[in-house]
Order: sequence, then structure tokens, then C-alpha cells
Amino acid sequence: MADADRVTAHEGADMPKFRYSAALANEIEARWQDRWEEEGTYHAPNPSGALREGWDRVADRQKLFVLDMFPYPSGVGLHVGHPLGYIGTDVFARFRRMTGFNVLHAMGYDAFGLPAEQYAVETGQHPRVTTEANIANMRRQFRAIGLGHDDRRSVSTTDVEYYRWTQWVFLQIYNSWWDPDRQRARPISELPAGLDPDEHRLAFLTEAPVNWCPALGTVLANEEVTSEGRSERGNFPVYRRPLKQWMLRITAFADRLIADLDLVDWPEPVKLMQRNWIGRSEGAHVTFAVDGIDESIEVFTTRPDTLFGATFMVLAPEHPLVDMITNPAQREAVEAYRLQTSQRSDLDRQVDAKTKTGVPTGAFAINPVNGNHIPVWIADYVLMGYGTGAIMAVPSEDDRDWAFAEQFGLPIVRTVQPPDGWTGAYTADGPRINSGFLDGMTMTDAKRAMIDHLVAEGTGQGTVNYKLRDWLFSRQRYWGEPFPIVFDADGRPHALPESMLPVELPDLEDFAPDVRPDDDQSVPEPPLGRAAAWREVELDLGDGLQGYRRELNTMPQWAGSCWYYLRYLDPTNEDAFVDPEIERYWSSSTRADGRPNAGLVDLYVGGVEHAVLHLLYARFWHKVLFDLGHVSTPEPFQRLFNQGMVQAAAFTDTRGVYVEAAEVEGNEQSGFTYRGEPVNREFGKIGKSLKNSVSPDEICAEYGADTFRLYEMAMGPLDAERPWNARDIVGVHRFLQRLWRSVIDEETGDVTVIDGPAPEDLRRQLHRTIAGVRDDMADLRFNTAVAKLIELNNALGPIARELGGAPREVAESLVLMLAPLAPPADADTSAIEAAALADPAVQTAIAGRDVKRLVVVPGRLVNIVV
RNA sequence: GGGCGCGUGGUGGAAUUGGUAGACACGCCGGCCUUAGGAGCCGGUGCCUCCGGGCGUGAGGGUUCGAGUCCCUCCGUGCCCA
Repeated sequence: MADADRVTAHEGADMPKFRYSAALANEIEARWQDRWEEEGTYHAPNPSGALREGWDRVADRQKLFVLDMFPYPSGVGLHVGHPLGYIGTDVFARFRRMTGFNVLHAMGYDAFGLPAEQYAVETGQHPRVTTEANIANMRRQFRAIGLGHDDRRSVSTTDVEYYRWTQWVFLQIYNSWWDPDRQRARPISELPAGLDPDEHRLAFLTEAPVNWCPALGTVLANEEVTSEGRSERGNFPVYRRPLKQWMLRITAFADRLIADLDLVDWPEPVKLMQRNWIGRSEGAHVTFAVDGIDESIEVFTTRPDTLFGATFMVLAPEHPLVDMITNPAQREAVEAYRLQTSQRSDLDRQVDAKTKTGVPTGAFAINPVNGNHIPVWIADYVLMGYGTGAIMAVPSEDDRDWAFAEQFGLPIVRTVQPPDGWTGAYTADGPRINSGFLDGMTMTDAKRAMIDHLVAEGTGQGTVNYKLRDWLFSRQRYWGEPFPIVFDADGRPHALPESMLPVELPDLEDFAPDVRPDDDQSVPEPPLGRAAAWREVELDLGDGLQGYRRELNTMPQWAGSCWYYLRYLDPTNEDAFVDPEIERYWSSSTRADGRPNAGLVDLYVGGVEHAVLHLLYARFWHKVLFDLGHVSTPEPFQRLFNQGMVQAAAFTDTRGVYVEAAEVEGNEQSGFTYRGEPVNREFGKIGKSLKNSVSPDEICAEYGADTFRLYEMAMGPLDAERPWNARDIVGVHRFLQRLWRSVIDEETGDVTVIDGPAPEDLRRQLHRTIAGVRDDMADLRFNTAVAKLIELNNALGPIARELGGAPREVAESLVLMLAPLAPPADADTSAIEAAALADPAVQTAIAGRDVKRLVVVPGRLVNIVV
């Protein structure tokens, strides 16, 4: 009842017929969205191929490629936090389009992945069905908020015609090797004679541990395993199991991935995170003989200068030498400890470093510089995946080793002189002590002297180590890209030729996981193992028709997102992943200093949560394609921008349980209540778990899409985290109403713009605004651009009332400057004035002034500096 | 614990290069639209004030003719790594 009353009041007789209300805004927006679609307004012409239409019109323009990190099409659709970056890129793309660029801006969908598969398991619906429905809904939402995407270029990673080329890129990687002399990837056909191709490919098979959860019948990703080593869902035990899996040799590119960060315009924190993730460190490999056994332990250390202080050694519990060196008396304790460790994740083992655990093997190693016999322990703070899976422990100069030594009463010998009164490990520089030939040296000199000594003695050598591991590329999942790989009767892998692509994902009737008894003997099997008819195949791969078994793992979700920006360039090409001429055209930007861009994409906007993995994997793939001559830039993304996260108020009741935020009443002063009970307010990530989701659909219905866009851009700097405050939206809505009123009669709908010069003060402000807005937009400072437009409009309003209409030169420029931010509202006001826009008198009025000036070209807009 | 960043009105935020702190907006206060209403309009709104002025950018110190901005210490807070 209350709602009905309110609607009546809004549509009351005293409401001017042509006021810029939500209803009017929605009508205008729908009309323009239809028209943009019909006319293909945002189609960016390619220089050749299927998307060439309109090329002649833009041939002399500079290209600009604006990219968003594409979304996962979730079933609940967008919330108001999602479009922040998308609106930002849309405004920027429109601004550049108006100022004379051929702008490519498209949107795709990262649609493989776990949630869709799990939803399929729960509902029995094929993930393709739900995925496509979700994409359709998201497309509707993007259209409704007025995003100007080239819809011909939209791809989904789950499209067979898309993942065909994902498989093709995998084949490029598989059929390449790393040439250490040239520091680049080369075709496997160029591998020097005598070397085994299968040992040098950039994609190779290896045994690697997976998180196997028998009770769920599935293998889990690391992030699905709790710190207690149990499944997030159901809290069942998870076992680490070795499984033969594909790896990509990203470590070969480590140095280039670090060096080329200097070529791109990315936020420094992101570059730093990438450098830290790659974790290049120079140090030494040192060999320790084991007393009484014909085995030796190799360690990597970044501090060879402290070798005299190595008083014990620690192996990862999984280290293959553990079985051989363990003293019979210790065997039982060692086995028990290894079982306990197998239930902890690597992450957990690193993070929970405070409580040190470990057991001695009973073996002793010999320190190669002083001959001391030092005990060998196993402990879970040493990881098999880092370095050699073994360390020399120097408690005096390493905090973790110090803690371990204290806990188990192991000896500590200082080899660097700490300041007086120092307690604990001393990790900074100082003179060496108790170190024989190193005594008195600084860290740098001592490192060099020690490495020389180790080389001379044959007990070690200087090396570079990386924290970055090779990329585990297999997933025991259904909803992902199948590998273009089959195994012969001997179990040897064979790549399929390009002509046999795509390898289509088979339909599976049964998504239910194959639950196994919870014992530590069971082994995981990928879901595709159940596609009996698909699994076995007869092919002629050059040796006549033979039976093969397909690779049953699928690729990780990262695969599809590693190269989608390349497919946007030439999405319908059936002969190549992208036509070389088209790729070269869209790679042709030059920097301000005249050098060519290192990155293909001019502006890439997305969340900082992808600072490491996605961006690193995509750079890696791009570099392989670059080395093989398939792309012409060494980097994929020239400029990276991280948009902030939109947070929203969430409310908890007295038990601390989240309640539906939309139903909470009250405010800061009166306090907040939910169904009469007081609740606490906090701010957090928008979503289901905090029950604080707000959909753009609601906001568009209440205010119109242009108000929504404008609010998202005005609420703060694009890269800042900000709270969603529904109460504030009315501010920008009022601005649009005032602007509308300045140029259009609310009662009749007539344009009230008048000819003749604007007052001098207003004209001066106009030109200040043009210059300021132009700079703000180029730098993605949309919040201050909006503020300047509001100021200009606030100055214009009283003058328009006084003169009986807005002076044309001001009204037109204001409307043009608003166009990227609020395109439909704007297109409507400017279309009404279409005839006047080309009026040379307007330009004459401005000509000769020392200002920047916007000039209109029919259908398009160009900025000219006067 | 280490690294990086950030602290400005009641709120979101401006101040791009060391040069009038608080633009713009929300909220609030007052008024107008014959009553009421708000998604309308106009005006006011950092704090204190004896109405002269005084004080103000987390706290304290420093550099400078001049500091929100640069330097040092501390406090708080966020992110990344351990």
C-alpha cells in the first residue's frame, strides 16, 4: 500500500511532464540502447577481415584498445560493485572515441570453473545450460547500464570456437622448448639433435601432489582446503596424493618476467608483488655428505656466508632421502610425522610458522667447511617445492632456524657479530666471526669468497633460485578445456595435430562425484574418466590407425583468461587465433616519447586481486606467442589500473548473524534495527555472505542508468575503496535534472537554448572547465570531472533563468563533456539540437581564443585545441 | 615480524607542481512553491568566539618566507609477504 501511494505522488498532476524523472530517463535510455545496437555504434573496424566494415572512416585514426578483466558469469548477476571498472573504461573509451581514436572495447565471459560445475552437480542441469543463461542475464545488465561494447567481439571461454584456440595455444607451448642461450622459446623442431624433446618441452608431464578428498570424491583446489587440512565443504579429511599432471615451464621466463616489468605502466605495488612472487634470489647450492651412508644432501641457501654457523639440517618430510638416511630407532617417529604433515597444505605450513614441529632422523651430515657432524631433522616448515626441499639451518642468522633450535635444544653459533645486547637471530650485515677464512668480511665479500671456496673444493656452486614454481596446469574437473593430448598403448603422450582441433568436451550424464571410502589408499580419478565413449579413441597420428586414451584432466580456469584479449581482435577468424595484420594494427600504439608500446592493450582495468596469478600467467603466454612470432609486442598490457572495491553496509544481530541489509531500518543517529531488534552496522564486500547485495537493476529502475553511472564515477577516485551509500545517489540525479532544466522546458519539452554570447564570467568558467575535464578524463579522474561539470551547471542555471534560456556555447559544450559519463541523457539533449551543433557561428564565437575547444562532427565528436 | 600504502568537517571526498584547506555531493538548518509531500527551488553550514578575532588536515618535533603536501619519531589503520 505504501508503495502504491508513493508512485501516485511521484506521478501526480503537479509533476512537470518533461521533468528528468526515472521514468523519463528509462524511456530515453531504452531508446538509445536500441539505436546503438541497430546502428552498431560501438563497432570498431578492423583493417581487414570480417570486421572491416567502416574501416575507411577510421583508417587515419590512432587505435586504442581498452580492456576490462572479464567477469565470471555468476547466477546471481551483477551487484553495484561489479560495474565500477566497467563504467570507468566505458567513460574513458567514449571520451577517446570523441577525441578521434579508433577504440576497441569489448566484453567477454570467463565461464569455465568450479561454481558452474558444482551447481550442475547440485541441480542435475548441464553447466552449459546454466552458464549460457547467466551470460544472457549479464549481457542484459551491461546493456541496461549503457556500456558501449563492440558486441560482435564478445567471446566466452566455454564456446567451442573459443577453446579450440585455447587448445591451439597449448599446442604452441607444448611444441616449444626454452633456449637458454637466446633466452627465449623456440619451436621444438629446432631442438639440437640428441636432446629428447619430451624432456625440453614448455609443457611436460610430472608427478605432483593434489588435494584428494575421498569423502567428496573429488580433488580440491588449494583455496578449498582449510588451514586444518580439511575440506572447506563438509570438513572432511584431505590427503596429498601424487598424480601425473601437466606443468608449464614458466620458470624459464622468470628473468624476463621481472625485467619487462620496466616496460609497462603498472602500479608500483603490483610490480612489486610480481617481483616478490617470482622471488629471484642469488645464492649457492651446497652439498653435505651424510655420515656413514653413501648419500649426500644438496641444499640451496641465499646465505652461503653463514655456512660456518650451520649447526643442523632440516629436510622436508617428503624428501626422497628421508627413507634412506633414517636411523631404525627413529623410523616410527618419522613415519608418524610424515603422515601428520601430509594433511597440511603448503600455505598452512608456511603461515603457521610460530609453532615449530619436527623429529630427528638419527642421521648426521658433515658440514663441508669445518667437518662438524650436524644432526639431520625433518620438519614441515621446510617445503619440498622450494629450493631442494632441504636446508642448512643457521639458527644464529635465521629467525625460523633460531626458533627451531631453541625449541629442540640444538646448538647455536654466531657467525655475524651482532650489536651489543642483541638477542635472537641477527639477520642484518656485520663482520663475520667464528668463520675461519671469512672472519672480518662483510656479507657481500663473504658470499663471494665462500662461493669461490665451495667451487674450488667441489662441494658447491653459486646459483640463482626462484620462489616461482612451474605452473601446475592439470585439474581433475569436468567443466574446463580438454587437453589436445592422447596417450598410446605404452602410456606415452601425443599431441593432436591442429587439424583435429577442437577436442570437444563430452556431455556427461552423471555429475555426481564418485565418493570413496575415507581411507588413505584410494586414488583420485578425473570426472572425464566416466565418459567411456569419449575416453578411448582410434586415430591415425602418422603410424596408421591406432587406439589411444584421451587425457582426462582439464585445463585450469586461468587458461581461458590468458589470451582472451587477443581473440577480441579477430573473434570470428576460423583459420587463425588472430590474423597477423589485425594483430599488428591493434599493437601499434606509441608512447608519449615516441617509442612503441611494449604492451598490446593500452589500458587494462581490473581488481588488484589479480595482481599476481592472472597477470603473470597471461604475460607468460604472451611471451611464448611473442617468441614464436604470433604476436608483435613483448607484453600484453601496457597500462594497468586497479579499480577500488565497492563496499556496502552489512548488519549483524545480537548473535552476530548477518541479517538482510535491505530490510534494516534507521540511521546513524537513531540506531539501526531489523524487525524491531537492534543490529550492528559494519562495512564489507558486497555479496551473499554478508546479505548486503544491491543490484544495478534496482538503481536503474529508481533513478535511471545515467544517474547510476554518474554516481559510480562521482563517488570517489576510481582506484579507491569506497562505501556504497544509496542516500548519496540523489545528488547526481538532481544534477542531471538541473542540467535538463537548463536546456529544456520541463512543461513543453522544448529546447530553450538561446543564441548570442554568454556572459564573460561564464564563458571564462566554461573554458576552464573544458581544460580541466579533458585532463581529468585522460587521467581517469572522473570524480573531479563530474564536480567541475556540476559547478559549471550550477553557474549556468541562474543565468539561463535570467536570460530565458542557456547560452548555446555553454549548453552545447556542457552537454558534450557529459556525454561519456551519461551518454543517453546526453545524446537526447544534443540530438534535439542536432542542427545547431554544426553551426559555424558557435565555432566562430570561440575561435581565436587560447583555450581547448570541443567541436562536433555529426555522430562523432572531435576535440580540437585552439 | 618484514615490505608497501593511507590518516583532511557529521559523511563520501577536493586541494595534479610546497602557495587562500575543506571544491563537488550527501546530511543538517532556515526559507519558497496557497496546505502536505519530495527525486522541486533559493540561502546557510569546519570548530570556537566576548563577533575584534582565534584555532584547525592522527600526535609530537623539524626544514622553509610559506607544509595537508617534504624530513624524523610515535599512534592508528589497510594491503602484500613471512
